[in-house]
Amino acid sequence: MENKKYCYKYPHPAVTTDCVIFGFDGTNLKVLLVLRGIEPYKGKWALPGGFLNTDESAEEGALRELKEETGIESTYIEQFHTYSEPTRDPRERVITIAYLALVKLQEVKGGDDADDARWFPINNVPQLAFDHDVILRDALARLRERIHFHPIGYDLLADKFTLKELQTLYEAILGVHFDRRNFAKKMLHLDILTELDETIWPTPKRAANLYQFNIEKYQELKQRGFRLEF
Amino acid sequence: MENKKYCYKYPHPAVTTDCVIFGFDGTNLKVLLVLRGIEPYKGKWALPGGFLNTDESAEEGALRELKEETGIESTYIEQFHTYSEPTRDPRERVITIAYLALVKLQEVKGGDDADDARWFPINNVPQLAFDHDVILRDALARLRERIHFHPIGYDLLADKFTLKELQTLYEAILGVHFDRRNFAKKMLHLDILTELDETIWPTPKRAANLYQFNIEKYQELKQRGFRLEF
DNA sequence: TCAAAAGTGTTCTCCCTACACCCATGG
DNA sequence: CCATGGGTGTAGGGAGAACACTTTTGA
Repeated sequence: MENKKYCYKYPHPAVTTDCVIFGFDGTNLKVLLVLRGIEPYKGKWALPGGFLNTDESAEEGALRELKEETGIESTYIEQFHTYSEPTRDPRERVITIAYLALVKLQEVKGGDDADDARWFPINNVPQLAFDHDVILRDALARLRERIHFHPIGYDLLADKFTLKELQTLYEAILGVHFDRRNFAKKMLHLDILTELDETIWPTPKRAANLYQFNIEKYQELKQRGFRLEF
Repeated sequence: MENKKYCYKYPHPAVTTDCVIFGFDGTNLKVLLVLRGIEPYKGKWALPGGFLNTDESAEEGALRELKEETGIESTYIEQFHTYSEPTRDPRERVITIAYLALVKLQEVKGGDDADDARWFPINNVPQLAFDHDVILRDALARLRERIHFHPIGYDLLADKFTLKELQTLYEAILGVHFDRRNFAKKMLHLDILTELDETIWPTPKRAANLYQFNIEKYQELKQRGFRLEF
């Protein structure tokens, strides 16, 4: 008791932020998990997260977590739900404000090698600590919703990419398959892509055109939103 | 200090739920506000809300608030955002988990007459306490999003209603005007309405057909989601 | 010259949009 | 009988879905 120095008239829950950090390796959508070194759930994988500092908003806390885990300072993050079941943490009452983040895997420091932090393909995730299975499921659902209204890819793909890579990203997120021709038509009609005069070398067969996002148009569309059917 | 008996090793914020409760009077979309009787912001209108009890989830807290303010026990509620700016409450750090609720005005106890709780048309709301202006704006934005993917109306309209009432509801929420014929066509194609053999009497001119929601189909569509263009 | 991947166009259908006339009812 | 509001159908356009052949390039 001697070191419990923050006192209130009424009970206050602890508040954390958890981050569902998505990355894309060209084939699979992946999520970053950390291995818990302490009880409870020691030895289980969990979403990166931590307690909110007194002087920071939840979004600042989420960005701080993101930076600690990946080294990335600025990318897309979005709050999607707050989890408040009284018993979700066995120690004390902990409410968590959950964020999803999209990062370029190439820019992540450390990469895949840390023992206590690892990228898992989205459809091959171990059982997680706490209610993090539910949180991950909800994050994926939110990402799948977003993709119908806002362009996606700028925060997940390398600067230059092929249409095939973009299509593979969409397919990985939605878990479906698209007709190559229709996908290209739709994307090019959105008018957010700039075709480059470059191709990737070497390539096994015929080289594919590289594209970049036209960042002004991309941002405008992200602001305004649109409707994309799949 | 003597009565501050809940102590923690680290600082914990207070956590509240706030409810944006929407109702529809046949013409305008309205929101329920309460007049603050104590400082801070004494005399200002605010969203109904309150501290989360130790043994309840945020959703249970929101439902409890809803019942206290309207007497309604069961209706549609949805968490939409959590507000965590460290200085949003001048007393101490308060994080609020915000919900939106849809209610039938006819079922609300008390009605419009309480001095300290009043329904305001959505486009004529006074300046609110705390950051509640922002919360209300976000709630409305969420409601406008929802309407494109899920049927709406069951929780806002009386049991039996005319197509015109349903259309007026959509127009009030989205703030636009629709062609009468196209709106009817779209709604009837959704196959969630049951046409009744009744009309409302008396009526100024020709009586309009009454409809009910086909609750199974409505729920199914609410689960599955759909795409509605406007 | 063959195999693998990239590039590209047409048809069909569905849904949204715009739009106008007839009908029922009460005054 | 007239004014008000309710009910309904059609024609045109745009976007998505289905679908196949040609081109490039390395092996």
